[in-house]
Amino acid sequence: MKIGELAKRTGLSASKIRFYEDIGLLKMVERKANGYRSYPKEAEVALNLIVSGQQAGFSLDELKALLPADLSGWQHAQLIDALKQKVMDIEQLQAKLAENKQRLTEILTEIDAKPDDMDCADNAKRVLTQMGLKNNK
Amino acid sequence: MKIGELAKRTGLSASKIRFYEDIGLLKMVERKANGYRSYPKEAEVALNLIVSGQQAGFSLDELKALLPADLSGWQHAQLIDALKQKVMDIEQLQAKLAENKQRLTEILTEIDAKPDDMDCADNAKRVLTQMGLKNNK
DNA sequence: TCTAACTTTAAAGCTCACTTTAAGGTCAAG
DNA sequence: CTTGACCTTAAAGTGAGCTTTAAAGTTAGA
Repeated sequence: MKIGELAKRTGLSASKIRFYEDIGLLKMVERKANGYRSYPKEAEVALNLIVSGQQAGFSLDELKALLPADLSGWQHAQLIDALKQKVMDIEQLQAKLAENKQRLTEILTEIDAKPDDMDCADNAKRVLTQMGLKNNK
Repeated sequence: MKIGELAKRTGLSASKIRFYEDIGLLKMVERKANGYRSYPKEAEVALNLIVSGQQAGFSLDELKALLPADLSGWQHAQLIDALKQKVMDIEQLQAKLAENKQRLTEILTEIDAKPDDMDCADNAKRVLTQMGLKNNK
């Protein structure tokens, strides 16, 4: 498979694919007699994995360390640990956001119950202070 | 509050706080007679919001569009709108995080589903092929 | 055979999110 | 009144993650 086809299949630009090779992230490539790159079909899978990893918050360097040149030489335990750590990071952030959301929803209900007798600035301060405390945890 | 104290309180560097001001992200700042920056305590809250938003994948430009310039200047109706907006923002963050988490969890599930009689190389190929198919959609 | 659409390279350029540098001004303690 | 820890600025530098450029070679189709 030439680079153009791989680019179309993965939705990535050819320059990006060459860049990943330059930095040693995508090693699954050979050269034809004419100098053109030639990719095995696993390259498509590898690139999809790279894109997924990036979307999940891995840097290219992290992915380079996690994904070996040879897919079968995969560091199983290491990869699982890294994935689990990322999931935990996300769960922590989700918990924080859920608390903030709950706080805001409660306060919205409170404000709806109170007419114009309370000072707006005080209300704002109270709301934001509570959010700040949650974020500081 | 001077910039050094705000930096300590938020755990951010002073240069980062100045940078956020430069790009128009943190507008809650005044100047003392000596030229020193002076922050209201709400600035700490605002910075915590910025950090949270960034952790959830928002760019500084997105946050700039999302966060109000002056927290204490909110009026009653505006406050309610802003809070409701913030809840929606949080829901957006949650959706983004859930997507990332889902991606990772799928990968972990695939690895866990490994049959005992399958060796590492085959398993790696199977998992990665599966991911490739999912990502192609 | 021509030509349009590929492919190659190295190097430079770009955006984002900052940090560092340099050269100075302010302030509280001793 | 000096010392050192703060604060100020503009401008340059950094690193990640690319894209663009330029100048060339290759190939598939009419």
